[in-house]
Amino acid sequence: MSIRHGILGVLSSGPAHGYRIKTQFEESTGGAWTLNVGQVYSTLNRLERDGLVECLADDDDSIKEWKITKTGQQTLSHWFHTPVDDSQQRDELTIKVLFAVVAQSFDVHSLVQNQRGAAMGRLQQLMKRKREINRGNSLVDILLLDAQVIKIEAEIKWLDTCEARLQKWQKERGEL
Amino acid sequence: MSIRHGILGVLSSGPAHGYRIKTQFEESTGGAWTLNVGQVYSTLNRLERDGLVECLADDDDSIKEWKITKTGQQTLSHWFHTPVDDSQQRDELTIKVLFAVVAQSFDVHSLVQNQRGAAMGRLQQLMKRKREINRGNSLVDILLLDAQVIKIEAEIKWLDTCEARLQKWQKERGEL
DNA sequence: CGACACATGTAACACGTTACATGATTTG
DNA sequence: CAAATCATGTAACGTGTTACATGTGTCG
Repeated sequence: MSIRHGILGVLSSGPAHGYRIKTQFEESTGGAWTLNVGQVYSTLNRLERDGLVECLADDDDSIKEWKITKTGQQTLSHWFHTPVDDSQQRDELTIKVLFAVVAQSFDVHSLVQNQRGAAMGRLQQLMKRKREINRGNSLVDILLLDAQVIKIEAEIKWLDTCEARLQKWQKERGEL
Repeated sequence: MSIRHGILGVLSSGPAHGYRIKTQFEESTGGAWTLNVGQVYSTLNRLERDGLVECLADDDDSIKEWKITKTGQQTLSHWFHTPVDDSQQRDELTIKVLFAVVAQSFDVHSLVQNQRGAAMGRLQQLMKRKREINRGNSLVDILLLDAQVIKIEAEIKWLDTCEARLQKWQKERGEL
């Protein structure tokens, strides 16, 4: 549900054609979200169908410029102003651990430690990249790196909490 | 890509029929992920098509029990052992802020503060629920609450980082 | 009896993803 | 010229989501 908004975001700075939208989109996400070009064209058609963008077609067969409509701008604005609903976000790590807890055929402890190890590895890579940051990096790059680091730190924190909870749980079970 | 694995997770504890899978699935996710029952049946058919589950049909028209296959167990095990790839996860908050930074038609500062306010509100609700936790709560409930709290705290931390970065950025631009 | 939980399924749709086909323009 | 980039699009697929249709069992 975000490619649509992303494209609207790109177009809010002015009309553009499909291929340009693709590159702008990827720049805006610091390369964290790459697009198959074809996806842009499909999505543009859906946006046109919904009246969120319109096509400034000089003639068929030529380069088509797309422009955001008033409705599109309202939609984009609404998206920007609406807080994300975390309760609707499915975080794969959480899901995975929860299911491992319930599906007793697996060792939750080793799963948690496995995920933790991978997270630590990624964290180190990110910290290295962070140390290498210089004036060549855009604001987007920096914010994205911050986001990735903070998210992984949170992952590790949660995994550690899980370990503690699991041990406490087992201990309590053992005492009964 | 996770409903499949979730269903496999449920079935790893033993065969079950569709409706039962649905309730088990929702219990496993602490109610954070509710399913339309129909979805279970569609997904089961896909899993059967891929050889990950098989149907123990006594007779047509009766209650159908589903069982995980050896391949299914391997797939599930592989899922459990594979660390989640954060770089592939699209976090809506991050995307939103990044696009707001690029699409200059919006006040990033107010967006950040808006999101921060909403996050603080949710955090307070969660902390309240956390204080009310008692022995009636399952391990899953507790782990899920932990996850939600830690994630929102990370969100707030990142939003604050954004504020700082944005101010620094503007200041540097102003000095040039 | 009527409402509600249990139980199974189909149809349609939206979105994201990949692969494929096609051509113009630029540049080494 | 050949390769890379620019540029547009279609077709097919996987997954998640909702709405709808249908029927059984149970309990107040």
